[in-house]
Amino acid sequence: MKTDSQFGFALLGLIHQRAMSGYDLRKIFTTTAMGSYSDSPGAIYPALARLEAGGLVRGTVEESASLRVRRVYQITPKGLTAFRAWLKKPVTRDDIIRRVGELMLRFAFMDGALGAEWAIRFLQEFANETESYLQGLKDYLETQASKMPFSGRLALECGIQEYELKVRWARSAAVQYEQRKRKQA
Amino acid sequence: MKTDSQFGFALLGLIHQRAMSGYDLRKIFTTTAMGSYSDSPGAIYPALARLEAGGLVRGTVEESASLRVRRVYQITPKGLTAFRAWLKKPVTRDDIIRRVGELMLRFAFMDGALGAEWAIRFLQEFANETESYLQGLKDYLETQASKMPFSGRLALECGIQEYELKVRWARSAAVQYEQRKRKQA
DNA sequence: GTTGCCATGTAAACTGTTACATGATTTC
DNA sequence: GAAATCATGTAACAGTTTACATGGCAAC
Repeated sequence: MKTDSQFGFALLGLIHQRAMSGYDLRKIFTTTAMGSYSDSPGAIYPALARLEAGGLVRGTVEESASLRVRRVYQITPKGLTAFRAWLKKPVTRDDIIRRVGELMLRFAFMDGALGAEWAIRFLQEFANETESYLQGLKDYLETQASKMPFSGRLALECGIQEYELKVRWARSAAVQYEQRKRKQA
Repeated sequence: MKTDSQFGFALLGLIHQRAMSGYDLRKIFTTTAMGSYSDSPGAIYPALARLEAGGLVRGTVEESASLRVRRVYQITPKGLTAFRAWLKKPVTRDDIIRRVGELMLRFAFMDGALGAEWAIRFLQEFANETESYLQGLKDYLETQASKMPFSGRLALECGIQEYELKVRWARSAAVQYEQRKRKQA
């Protein structure tokens, strides 16, 4: 059974925060900072149907005075297990190269679903893996810069700076988590 | 006729730089900093077939001593027109939110295909549009931060810092282009 | 003579896009 | 009563992933 995909997990994570309808999810994608995900009904409703078919969420028609149907989805125990397993996946180099967005999504959901310990562990793994990939990029730039078109080189420099920023951010976020833990203790 | 897609244009842009076979393209995606694009034959060969069906590239079997087939693709006049049109598309907010990667790809190809003037114009448009979106993100953070989970807030802050970096990068890149123009004149 | 790389491709399954469709409720 | 918004969905299509398949060439 394959009821996942970045988008599916984005829905699952939001439903984990609180029970929601397809329309609620749409509104989140149109009005909040999660605008990079599709707010298209053609993406959301089939994805919800897949999640339900896989047993990760359960939809119930809300009772109300009006006749208008409103199907609200809740996460199931099975869904919770799948969600946590997704969050706990190790950070691979391939994730860093091709799915950074998914890594950030996982992190954004992390402390609500796993707690601070896991978030800190994730940040360290993320920083280390990113730093390792970054070294390769810098080597590549150094050896190839002279052979690259000017705009190509500038674009690569932008990419490198972004990865450097991500490393700094992750290290700083880990520190903030530690401080928060001490304050709460 | 719809023979485009980010991936298709990545192939087209590389073929524009020099004639290449499917395997050459694969090697670029496995060995260079363009590793975020798929090196899968199942992505590359059908995409090349689509480009050829749309008349944007022409594949010719290379004559050689060996019997091994090697199909090398060249960009056609029609392909060049389509490629330039893609590069010249205005930078929209939607591009900034959901397809920044494609914008960077366009820029990377830009001065080889359009020249410095267009690259500078692109950078300014990109910086302005990004700055405008960034303002919305900052407002969102300010008003919503208290209601957000801790890791969600940190993730958003990372996103904001990245967009800030992109703005700085674009402004600086535009300056570098101007300096280069003066040097060449 | 077998391992590994060069080089090409195909097929099935899945996901997402675009566009369409429907009808209820609220606001002017 | 017209327009906008709430709320759900479907259908056709396109693009990608994953996995499979084939065979030549080179080195050991």
